[in-house]
Amino acid sequence: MGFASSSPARVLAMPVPGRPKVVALRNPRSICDWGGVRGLGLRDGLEPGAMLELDSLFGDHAGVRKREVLYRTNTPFATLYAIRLGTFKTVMLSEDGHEQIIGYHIAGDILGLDGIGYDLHACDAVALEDSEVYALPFARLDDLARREPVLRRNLYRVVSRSLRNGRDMMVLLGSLSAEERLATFLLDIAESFRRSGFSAHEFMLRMTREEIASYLGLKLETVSRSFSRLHAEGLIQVQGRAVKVLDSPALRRLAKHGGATT
Amino acid sequence: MGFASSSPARVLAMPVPGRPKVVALRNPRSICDWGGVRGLGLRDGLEPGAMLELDSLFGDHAGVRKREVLYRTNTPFATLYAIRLGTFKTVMLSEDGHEQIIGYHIAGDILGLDGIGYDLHACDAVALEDSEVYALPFARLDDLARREPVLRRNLYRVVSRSLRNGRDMMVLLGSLSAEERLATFLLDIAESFRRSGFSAHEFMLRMTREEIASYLGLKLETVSRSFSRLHAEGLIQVQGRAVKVLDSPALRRLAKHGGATT
DNA sequence: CGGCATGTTGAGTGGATTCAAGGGTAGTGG
DNA sequence: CCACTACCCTTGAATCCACTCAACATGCCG
Repeated sequence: MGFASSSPARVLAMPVPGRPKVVALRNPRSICDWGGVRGLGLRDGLEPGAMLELDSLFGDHAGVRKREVLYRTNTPFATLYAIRLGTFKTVMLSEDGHEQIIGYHIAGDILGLDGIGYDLHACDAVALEDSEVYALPFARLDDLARREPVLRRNLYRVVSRSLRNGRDMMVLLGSLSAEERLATFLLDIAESFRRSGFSAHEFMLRMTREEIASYLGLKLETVSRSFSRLHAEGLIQVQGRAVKVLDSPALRRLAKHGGATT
Repeated sequence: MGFASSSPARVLAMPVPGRPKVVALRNPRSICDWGGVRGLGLRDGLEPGAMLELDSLFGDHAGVRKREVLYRTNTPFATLYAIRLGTFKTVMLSEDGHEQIIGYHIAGDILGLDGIGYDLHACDAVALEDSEVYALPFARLDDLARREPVLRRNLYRVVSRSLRNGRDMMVLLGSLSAEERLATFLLDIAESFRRSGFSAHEFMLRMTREEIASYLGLKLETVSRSFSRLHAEGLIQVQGRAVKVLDSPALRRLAKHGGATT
């Protein structure tokens, strides 16, 4: 699956939105330079010794090319994956072939949690762009967590956050209009870019309209129309996957579902 | 004030609209008579010694009357709750006061998981009928799990199942029609009754139409209409909250579209 | 350049919602 | 016991939002 392995300083083509360019990988000896923050939560507050030990579990990292599958439903679960770079979607397929995207994941996120406690993965994880992940052997992580209360707590947090995420999505899917869903989605994306040190006001989407639609429980035409409407209303500026946020307070009001509408 | 308590331990029930009534609790000396199975999963495969120790954590149980709140959003998290008897709903409130039911829980389920790793609960848990729960001090459970790999794995399973549940709901909310959602819901209920040793073909719902609607991301009138249509189609028989399943294969076919339900 | 995936927009349909009315049921108090 | 009341449930009619079908535009890559 992976096209690169732990060998240091491998170079790979990262088609960054807009300009096709080649980016050299930084030397992976340290993971302290993570852009993402969320999965990094595992390291928060650890004693130097424990942190070193945890970092050793992150030792290997592998590249996953756009559209490649990191893991598949009903394949054996043994490791979690921490996204070092890039973005992933997680997908569930129903028996009639219809697929629904149930998660959108960025650098710093931990993938594979639903496999914990069972031996099989419960969804597919697919790279939306050329990405890199660390494999985290769960047995070893579990063992370390057993000895390190702080790590254990951090692990609980990761899980808890994932649970809360699902709930937020349930509320979104259960009670928001198309426009409200899109506004919420855009704010989420913006926030994740901000956390990664990029602009929260101007960014490139990594998903197609259809993928966004699937994630938000809509059809692709509806997503397209919602983009257009938000544009017409002056809240954002859109051209294809390039998005500029013009009025984030108004977006926030829309997403909150409380402010203006109703 | 709760309506009963097995020991000087603190009672968790809170004052809420309702009539003051007292219900006698059975002797709590053994928890082996649990009807539910899901939360019981914690005990699966444990060595006798560990099982005894785990059971000692379950020592106290308390009654929670219909409509009473077990815990509330943003109140301190310290314990999980295992439902011994009865049913609960978990509810999220958005800022505009709109509330959405995000979970429906029966005997054997574990409540409060989303508080793990944080200090506050992330939703409300409310009894749908007079119920009884065990309080599981999380710190002690965590400590025991640290020493008992089997318990730890069981705990992971409970969490994992909760994660999967949320995903199934996302698929339901994101891609099923009203009738399909209701069919899925009814099959879930039937299955949980079956597991508890009751009839899976004839049962009483514990939720109002409005609560079902909230859970399924619909309006109460739509739920009512869907009930009527399923009735007219000969798949079920409904009168108020009394439901009789007449053609479960057809129900299953309807629900299959989403692939929900374990 | 042509081919294919992706994105936008229009017109018409349909399923779920809103608004509204009326019947049923359970719990309360006379 | 019955009437009363509050809540719950059902059903009808009209509306609206998202969906379907369809045509066309754009962009990317071989």
